[in-house]
Amino acid sequence: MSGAISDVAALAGVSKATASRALTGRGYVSAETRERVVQAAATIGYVASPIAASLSTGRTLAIGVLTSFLNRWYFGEVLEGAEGALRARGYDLTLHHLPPDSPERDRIFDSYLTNKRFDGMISIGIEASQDEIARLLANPRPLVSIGGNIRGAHSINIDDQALGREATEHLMTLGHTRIAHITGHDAELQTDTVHGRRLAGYLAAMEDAGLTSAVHVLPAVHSLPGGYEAAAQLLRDSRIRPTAVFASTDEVAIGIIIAARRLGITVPAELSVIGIDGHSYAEMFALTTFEQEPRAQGRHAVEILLQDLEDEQRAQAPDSGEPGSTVSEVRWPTRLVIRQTTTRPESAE
Amino acid sequence: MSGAISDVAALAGVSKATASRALTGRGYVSAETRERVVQAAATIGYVASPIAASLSTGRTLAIGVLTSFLNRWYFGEVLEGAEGALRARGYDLTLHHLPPDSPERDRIFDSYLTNKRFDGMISIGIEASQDEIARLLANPRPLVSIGGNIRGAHSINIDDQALGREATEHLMTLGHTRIAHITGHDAELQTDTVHGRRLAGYLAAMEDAGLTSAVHVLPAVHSLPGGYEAAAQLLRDSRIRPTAVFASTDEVAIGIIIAARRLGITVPAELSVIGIDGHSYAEMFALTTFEQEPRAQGRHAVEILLQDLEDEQRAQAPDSGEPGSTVSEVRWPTRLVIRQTTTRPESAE
DNA sequence: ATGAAAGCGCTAACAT
DNA sequence: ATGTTAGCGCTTTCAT
Repeated sequence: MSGAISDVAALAGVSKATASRALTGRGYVSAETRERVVQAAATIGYVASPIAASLSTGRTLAIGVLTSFLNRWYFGEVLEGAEGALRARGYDLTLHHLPPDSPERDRIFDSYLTNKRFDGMISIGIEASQDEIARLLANPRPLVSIGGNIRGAHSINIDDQALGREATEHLMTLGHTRIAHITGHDAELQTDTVHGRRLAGYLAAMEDAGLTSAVHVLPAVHSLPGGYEAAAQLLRDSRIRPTAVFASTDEVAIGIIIAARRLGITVPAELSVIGIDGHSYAEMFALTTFEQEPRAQGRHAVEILLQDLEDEQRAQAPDSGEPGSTVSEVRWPTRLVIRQTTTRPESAE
Repeated sequence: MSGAISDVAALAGVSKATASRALTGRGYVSAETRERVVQAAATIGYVASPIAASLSTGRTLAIGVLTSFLNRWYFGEVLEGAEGALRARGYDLTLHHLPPDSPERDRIFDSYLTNKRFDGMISIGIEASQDEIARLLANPRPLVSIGGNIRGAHSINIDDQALGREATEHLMTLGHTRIAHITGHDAELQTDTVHGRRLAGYLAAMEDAGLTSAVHVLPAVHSLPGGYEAAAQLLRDSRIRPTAVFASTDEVAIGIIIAARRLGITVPAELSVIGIDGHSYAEMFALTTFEQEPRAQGRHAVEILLQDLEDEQRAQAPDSGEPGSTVSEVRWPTRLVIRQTTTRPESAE
């Protein structure tokens, strides 16, 4: 089976060019000829070589995805959404894991960005250094950033600071004053990160409420065990024990709940910032969460990216004259989802 | 910057052929010439086009990865291991999400397997139909299957049936007799699947111990909420409540623990079959688990695959004459890791 | 050790 | 509407 397009052309009694036109749909071919070519292709089981096509057209029909985590729910869901949308549009997805503080980040950046096997890229939760951002933007291919700190490219972000404030104020509404916040490492130092902004929202809310002295921030590794450990530390001393916790990550929030249960502590009013769509882990634990549909975010990133690619192509066309190099900045909506069991502080009961 | 190899050649004052030899390391080039070429390349910031190279050599330096889940720990860890190993060897990884019962599985199989943009593939947890397996094996490119039901290709598998037996017998050793098993959906019907084999091990152990009448099997969705729901159902009625549970999946096992705690039930002797390496979620919950290092499995699959590719290339060489088309079947070691808090049944205390 | 030339499989002007 | 021709950028015989 298989064979090259010249075989198809020969069998159909046409030229390579006509065969190509018939098969790709670009250019004029009589219906009758097309039919003959398609038949011929089917007969010998012809499948076009995307590599040869790429070399000729310059388009790869592949999108690179950079993600900071492969083993966390949120990132997995976003990836799943992007994968499905890309496949539906006929694109391949090339995966690149780019964890924070990876010693090889530099090499990855170099090898990936210079490798010309992609038409565009999507970054998921990448917090990049100034240098890295510059290199990403210097790349001629379009980029859509989901939830990172990259400006100047297409982006999908949520308002993390508003979220932090809303979360904190929600707990205040329930009567809490001793509200702790579990954040990421170094969030205090790095202001332009997801966790830095959430922290800022928390701090602003606490200050506005005159609760500055009750501020209690603890860094944690973003994982279930990380949350568990942080919570164990946080809840150890009953005298300074908070009555509510606002955690920056789902995994951490769940770790906290489990730690609390294990320590025999009445479950405090919990709050995680990230909601998982589909089957919501957070929901199961009766956490109050922010719904933000990661899968849909992944899909939407694909739409933006492919739209940009189309626009670019159109810009090549003779008639159009617009540069169209504007960048879309999507503020993804979030919704505070309040579960039944969110509790009030004991003193307020 | 950029430019083609002809530019490099011109700048270095050599032919394209020599430039290629100097840059790729294949063929004789004087050290001095090589140096000149490398300098020239650096000067104009030359980066080779992998696409052109692929068209010429037939090798893509890309590996396709088929995975059944993107949002579960085990699969994410395997993927992470494979990704790192592939990158280290200079390969790209093309990701394909192939969930069970996906309506588009057929299309995916077709479009992916005929797309010639990969040198080999790795499947993670793919339970394929006979037809699908036939199509996978018909593909000339090598395949390494991790934890699925694919025979006839390189494979890495654990002894799921032995695991099921070992798990069940461990609980018996602790004195349990009312041991329930939470499995996947339809595991009873499909014998040649991971969960089917684990179920078989459980059933065999129960039978051997004369506990056939105590057999209690419940299907669940493989997720935290799935385990939670199954457990809620399982533990509802205290008269038929098991004293121990053997769950087929980490997520499910953790869901069970949480359900048990929430229902105010003394935590039964828990057992999950899959251990996560690195930070073990299961460990945190004091589950008894099977350690099986998913990351290392992913890395190992890459080694096997690239080894096969090398062998194939060597087989092309004039001297060698071996077919070398044997298939490696790795039985990955597992280790039962018993946590402190695994408990004995109440009656035995 | 190096160069000349052919070719991987396709697409896209351009010509008819 | 179809065919001719010239590449896309690289690798690789085959000569020298």
